[in-house]
Amino acid sequence: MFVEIDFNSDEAIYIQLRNQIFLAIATSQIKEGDSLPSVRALADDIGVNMHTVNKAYTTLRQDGFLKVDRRRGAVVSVDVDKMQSMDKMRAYLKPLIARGICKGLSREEFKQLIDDLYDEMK
Amino acid sequence: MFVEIDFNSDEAIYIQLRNQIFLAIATSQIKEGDSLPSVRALADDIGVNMHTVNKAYTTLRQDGFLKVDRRRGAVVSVDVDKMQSMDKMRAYLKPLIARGICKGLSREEFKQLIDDLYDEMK
DNA sequence: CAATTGTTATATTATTCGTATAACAATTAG
DNA sequence: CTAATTGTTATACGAATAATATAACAATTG
Repeated sequence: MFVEIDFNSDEAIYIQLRNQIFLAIATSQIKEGDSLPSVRALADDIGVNMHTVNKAYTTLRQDGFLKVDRRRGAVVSVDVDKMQSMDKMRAYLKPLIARGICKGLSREEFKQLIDDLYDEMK
Repeated sequence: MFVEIDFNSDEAIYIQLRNQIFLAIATSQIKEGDSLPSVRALADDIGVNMHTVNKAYTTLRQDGFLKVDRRRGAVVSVDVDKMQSMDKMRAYLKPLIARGICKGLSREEFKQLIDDLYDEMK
């Protein structure tokens, strides 16, 4: 499996799981239309409770990354709404940019990070 | 004051407060060497408990944004460690970029957001 | 000296996180 | 048709975090 949980992290397990699913989709390890493991199977795999996985899947569904089909399970299906995505991303980025500016990070350094991370994923 | 707390937000008050202090420093509303209000005064101002403000100040001190002087209170003093800042920022950005890629955001659109936010703050 | 500073300690309530069972209707495999 | 598995929901519990409420301390300030 593509999942690696750090149980000593201060980040919630379902958040770690969600982020790794983001990463797996972004890097095409998982593709549109692919089914994710059942909540029970994945929970068993990574050694956590079923509900913790279910929570990750539920938030992913609410945020438009998965659709759940009774017969195919949790299927990767990304709703694309560019405007909404940009707005959300702007809200996420705002405190990060502010933090970076305080620490003297230039906009070019930020863009370099973007490039690095994009290259790392694509 | 520059602080506006949303008590209905799912974001912790001390996090909102910390983010707004980031923003105030980034936009030069507060400058290096300026003193922040006392924990009691600010708590009274925004209508929260003293310890909530103290928690924000403490995390800001630990992250190298404030220094506390007995006679001057909480003074804005940003420790600049470019390498460490870049590493932290990369870790923060990684799941965001992944999320964005899933939603079809191009790297140019990301950079545009960076530019917009930089322009907004500077 | 009196007031204010950051800091620390203790306690309480509310919320969140993760776990543990259990059950349900729908679907799938044999 | 049966048995097993699916996502989902409900309830309950312990642990951790968030926010509040007092209270006290040493150091500094007016």
